[in-house]
Amino acid sequence: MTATAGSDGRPATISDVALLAGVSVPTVSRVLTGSARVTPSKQDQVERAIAQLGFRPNPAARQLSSREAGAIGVLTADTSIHGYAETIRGIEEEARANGTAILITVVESAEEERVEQAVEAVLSHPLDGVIALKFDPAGVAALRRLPRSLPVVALAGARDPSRSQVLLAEKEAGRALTAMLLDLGHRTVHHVRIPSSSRNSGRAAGWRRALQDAGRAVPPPLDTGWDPRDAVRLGRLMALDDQVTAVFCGNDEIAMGVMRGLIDGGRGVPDDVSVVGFDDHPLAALWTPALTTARQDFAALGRLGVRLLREQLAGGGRVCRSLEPSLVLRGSASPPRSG
Amino acid sequence: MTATAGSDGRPATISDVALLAGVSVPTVSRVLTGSARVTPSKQDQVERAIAQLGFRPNPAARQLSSREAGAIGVLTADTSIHGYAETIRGIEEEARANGTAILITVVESAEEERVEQAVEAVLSHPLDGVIALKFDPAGVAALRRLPRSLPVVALAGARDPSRSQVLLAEKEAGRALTAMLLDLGHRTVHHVRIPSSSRNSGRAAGWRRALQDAGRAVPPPLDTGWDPRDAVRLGRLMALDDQVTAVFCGNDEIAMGVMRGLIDGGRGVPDDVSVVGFDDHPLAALWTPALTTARQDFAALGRLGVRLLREQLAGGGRVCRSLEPSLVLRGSASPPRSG
DNA sequence: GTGAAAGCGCTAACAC
DNA sequence: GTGTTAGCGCTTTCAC
Repeated sequence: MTATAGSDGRPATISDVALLAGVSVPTVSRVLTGSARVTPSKQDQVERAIAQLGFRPNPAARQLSSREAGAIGVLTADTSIHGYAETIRGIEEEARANGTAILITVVESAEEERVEQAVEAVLSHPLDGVIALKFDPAGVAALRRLPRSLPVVALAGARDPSRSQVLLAEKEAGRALTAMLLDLGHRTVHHVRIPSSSRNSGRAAGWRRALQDAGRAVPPPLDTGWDPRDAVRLGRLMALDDQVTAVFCGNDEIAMGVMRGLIDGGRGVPDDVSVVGFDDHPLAALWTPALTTARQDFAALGRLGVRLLREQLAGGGRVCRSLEPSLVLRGSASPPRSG
Repeated sequence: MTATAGSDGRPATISDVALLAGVSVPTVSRVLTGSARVTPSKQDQVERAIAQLGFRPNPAARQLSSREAGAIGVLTADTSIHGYAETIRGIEEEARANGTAILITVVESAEEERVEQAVEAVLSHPLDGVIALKFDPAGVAALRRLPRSLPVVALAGARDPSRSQVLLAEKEAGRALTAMLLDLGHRTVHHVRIPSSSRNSGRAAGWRRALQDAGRAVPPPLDTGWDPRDAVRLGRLMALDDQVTAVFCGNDEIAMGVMRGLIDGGRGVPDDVSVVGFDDHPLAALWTPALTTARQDFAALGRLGVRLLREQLAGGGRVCRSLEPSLVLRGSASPPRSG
């Protein structure tokens, strides 16, 4: 069971196998790919030779002649955020089930240079297609730079009819969450906004809509990045303002930060202030109080994205699908202290 | 600015560029790789032709002749667990800074078939080397299957002198955390054990050691998977046993689940039971009560892993480095209710 | 500096 | 079924 061919340390090639098995190179290729029938006895000889030499086909050579990479690229922002991480998990899972590998490249920001670098990195590898997470401006910018000739599917973000895409129907869930808070008796609902693909889409748009529908003033949203610690600061600030009785946060991690800040600032949740999040983070149910939120199935988003890409690769056209979040009512929202 | 060569939709090749620029193919290659000087005027013509044709070198062809993939494989268990996710973030960051892409494959379990499938997936792509996360049995099994000829670095887990590796010095931190609880006055400390690379290493070993050093009985550890919801069940169970006054959990997410279960079961944290975690999850500081834990710099682990792999690729030998966790004392641990 | 020639290790096309 | 002949699109000699 040598792992090398002959005396040198050079990895065995298909012709080493052919030589040892006493067949031609294409015959070896045939047993490798199963592209054509081979006499059982030769098949056996070849398999034996492969095992004996510890032969593995050279992936680059394979790709060069077959023109299939067996890999897809993934463009994403920071992978440590729950929604991104879960989406990638879904992509990987579905891709792997399909024998496809995923090549991940992070787009650090929407800055020209960063975007260019990330796209360049992706394109400099053999890929069958690309999935881009369009949750935020970085994703949008990256998508724009991708050549039209490359099969691409966009995940989430605003609708772009020029590409296959899986949409997250966040607006309605954002509206419902806000309306629920209003129904509970809150005069208005404040919003802590996370970076998103467009200023006025998705969850934030739903929030605005609910307030408008109810004829309430729309307080200016508070912007935050992804770090929950920033949200703690925002929470402390909001604790100072007793007009704030209900807060709709861009995601659960931010909601947890806001709750921490509110409590640090001396306000009870949900007694003084109701807080709701978005996404249903795995820890949201364990939080004290348990977080009311809208569950998003990010893994399904990722899986579906891979399927759409596969369809596109198989010659299908651009498709658009949509995923609905579902409301999860827990303990962090309640009626305001006094009417 | 056409993106294709000639009338057909076929992507432009290096010879299209050579033709248009009026130079030979190798000359184009020279300006592409910078491997040799080219007369400024020709350089210019070539660059113009490249732009005009929207030419991009074919990655597979490039790899086949240059024998460099510009990519590294990453073998990991479930990517949604904090430690794994952060490590991968570090790997990606360092790799990208280096112009290297990462190809991620998840090893679902230590089952023969799953491991084989994951390793196969990695090896069927052009890669310069592999980084394997050896936090758990799946990682260990995958590592064992990787051919000796491939440059590999192992991250965390038990020391394996046959490969480059970055160690996490968890034992001492586990010991210190447990000893701290004992010093607070607890008779013993219970342990909720997460899947790990070996039954008796790292954090769990430190816990055992601290108890032994103090001459205390070592209660049987409670085993759990990665899902915090399982930990909630364990917490409820422990709430029934008033011998349990201090719990050292395998990681922070598990600690949060255990706390939830304890509280659900009517016990206060830390008043009735002290709980400590491990890793310093970003939400650990925001939890109520804030979680005492040991901070691990997983991103640094990942970055260092890439550096070791790079050294190995450059002809260096096997290296072993080590990273020390640091204790983070917060509010979830306190003296037991009564002496 | 530059071009011609020769691979890299495979798969595809085409006879037989 | 199987071997022979051609590429895939680059990089790398090696003369000039």
